[in-house]
Amino acid sequence: MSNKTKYSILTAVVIIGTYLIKDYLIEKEKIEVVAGGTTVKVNTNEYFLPTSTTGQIVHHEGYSLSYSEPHEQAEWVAYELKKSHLSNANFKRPYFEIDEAVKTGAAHWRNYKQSGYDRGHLCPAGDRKYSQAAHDETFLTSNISPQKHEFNAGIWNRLEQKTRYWASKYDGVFVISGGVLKGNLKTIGEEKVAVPNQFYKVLIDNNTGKTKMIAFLMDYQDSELPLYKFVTSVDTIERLTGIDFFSELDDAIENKLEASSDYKNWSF
DNA sequence: CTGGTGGCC
DNA sequence: GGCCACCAG
Repeated sequence: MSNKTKYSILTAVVIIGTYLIKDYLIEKEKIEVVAGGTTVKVNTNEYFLPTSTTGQIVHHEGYSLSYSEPHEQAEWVAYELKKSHLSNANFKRPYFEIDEAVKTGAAHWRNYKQSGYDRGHLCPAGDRKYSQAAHDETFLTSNISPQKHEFNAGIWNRLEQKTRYWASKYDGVFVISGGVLKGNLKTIGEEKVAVPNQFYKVLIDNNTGKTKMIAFLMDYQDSELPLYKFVTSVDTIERLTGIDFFSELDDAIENKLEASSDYKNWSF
């Protein structure tokens, strides 16, 4: 066998071997998520879906949600905000549509009309500006919750902008947002859409090496206080909502991170 | 960025 | 009922 032939075989082995190992490593990162009777395979770096207390998880291209029929809104909306998603595009805002993927029937936007409350996005339109389709997909009524305008355009908006800042700084974050749907809540519209008294947002950064998370809990009204004043532990959000976050993580890591209200690893 | 509303067709 | 033009924080 000539040296040239040996070299060719060696090269082929290295290329094929690298390809196989790469496939194996990617496979190791994947997990099975069973939701709504459907089994989907996702990458853990892309998907940290919480549990559903309502039994109705809906997947869209740009985000997933758990719909609470009694409250006529999502108990959580979850999505990854990648650095590459950030965009300055300026799309025209479409009209809200009923989410036909919600089998129990999502609320009509008319419930919000003249109610005194904003149709507050849970997955913000500003986080899905990488395409017109992704942007427009956030205008489903399964993705909104009644919010006072001063809150929505105020501190909630500031938190969303800070989230985009972190997505850029930390090369992507995974985001879960929602209202706290507990107790006797005021309702609006014929379909009695519940008006949450508190809203939460939970973030995890699993991309910059050392996993870190942070949680925010806010009352329904605007505030001039700095955002870090609203930091709480993920455990607190879990106790309030009954939702289990980040169960994909190793239990020891999950327990430690979720008990912490420390925000020193997050740059404000 | 976050949104709403009056009024015309 | 859908849509445009305009307005607010």
